[in-house]
Amino acid sequence: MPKILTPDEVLRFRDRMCDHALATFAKHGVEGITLRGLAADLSCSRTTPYRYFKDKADILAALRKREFGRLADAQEATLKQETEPRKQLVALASTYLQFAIKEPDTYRVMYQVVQQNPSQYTELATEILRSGEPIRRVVQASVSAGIMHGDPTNIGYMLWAGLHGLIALHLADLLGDEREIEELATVMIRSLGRAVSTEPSKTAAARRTSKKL
Amino acid sequence: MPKILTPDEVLRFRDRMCDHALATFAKHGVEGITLRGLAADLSCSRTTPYRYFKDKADILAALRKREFGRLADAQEATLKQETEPRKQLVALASTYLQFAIKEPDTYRVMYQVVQQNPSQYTELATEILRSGEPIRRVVQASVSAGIMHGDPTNIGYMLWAGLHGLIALHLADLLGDEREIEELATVMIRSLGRAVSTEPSKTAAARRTSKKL
DNA sequence: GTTTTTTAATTGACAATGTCAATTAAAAAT
DNA sequence: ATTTTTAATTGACATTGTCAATTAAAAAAC
Repeated sequence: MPKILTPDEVLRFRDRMCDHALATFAKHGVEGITLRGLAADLSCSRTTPYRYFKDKADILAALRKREFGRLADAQEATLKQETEPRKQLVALASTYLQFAIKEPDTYRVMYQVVQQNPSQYTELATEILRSGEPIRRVVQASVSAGIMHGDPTNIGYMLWAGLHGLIALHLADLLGDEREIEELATVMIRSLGRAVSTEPSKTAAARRTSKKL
Repeated sequence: MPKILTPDEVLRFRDRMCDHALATFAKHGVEGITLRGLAADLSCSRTTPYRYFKDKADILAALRKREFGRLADAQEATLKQETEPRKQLVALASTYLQFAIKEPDTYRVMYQVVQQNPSQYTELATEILRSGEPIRRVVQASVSAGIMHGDPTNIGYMLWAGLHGLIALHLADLLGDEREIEELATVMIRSLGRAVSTEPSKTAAARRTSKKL
């Protein structure tokens, strides 16, 4: 029953597709995601998706873009709820961690499916960047305020890497239950924050002791 | 030209298969790996691999097992070259990082292809565990010697997570060149090591200040 | 209101893939 | 020399991603 497609209908179709793609991924992994299966879920023909997506990879990219966008929204909202840089950082780390813990399959699909994405999917790249912006911004503010010292970008990466690494181990079932990863994250973020913070001042002295890694 | 297969010939076939699987992965990603293509690389029929592997996933598992084994060997060798716990930890972190930097595709195939069941491939699971053992052991020794305090397993996980997280960002082209990641790793490991070390002693006091993450 | 045009959706077709059953052929055992 | 074991190949089939051709329905033109 063809008629002209409103932009809203296109978005709704793409959104439903992402829903089913994520559900299938959660149940059967990335191998279980099949174009024809998704089409069946939407009760349309096998090639109808081609009117809404370039190809199969484009569906995965759209899904990942959407979820990175949700994470970015959550981080931006968290950032606004606090004003003090230290509390902001703690809150951002907590939000990031909770996102991954509560929606493990979502986090998995966001990162695990990093098969061949260079910068071809520009919208996805934008959302990824946006999801990391809040942490980068609070670090930048901390550096400007003299609370931290060093390259804000690098410090942001270190914090991000710490969180992502912990989550990766957790999702690989190499860690314990929720409380354990939260505890680990607490220690880790606190430690990394202290490492680049100018406050304790003991840090700089300790750094000079061991020169090479 | 069938004859009886010696265990050595079986191993050689499996090894060649892993070689080509890794090379293909490096060139065309995990999607580019095809049973028939690998068979063609080995100049054998399409179904010959089934005599040496259970199925396609089994080939990937064998490859990952082999590479985790190589990493484990490197870590064990590194551990033996030092005696002082601090130097051991630094050396282990460096070896781990260099492995990932020098063979990015190898590291990718080891972790990115985590679609498989954890406990289904017992040999792979064993090698993964073994690759983490040296760090765990040196942390354990440090705790026993009073240099560090806390749960050795958790501390080991934290260090592992930090390294893995940084490498993940690096492999996703979200970091700069080699020198940059090494610098980041230096700061990170040093910081995490200090966090759990009893030496500065200032740490315990600072920990008590902020209770919740 | 009828015809034409545009556009959404379906069907048909094809090559590529993973895997199994049946078959061939070569070495080992008898 | 014959039988048995075992390695390797071929044939076959269902699934998959994707494109070309086709159908059908809504919008536009007349």
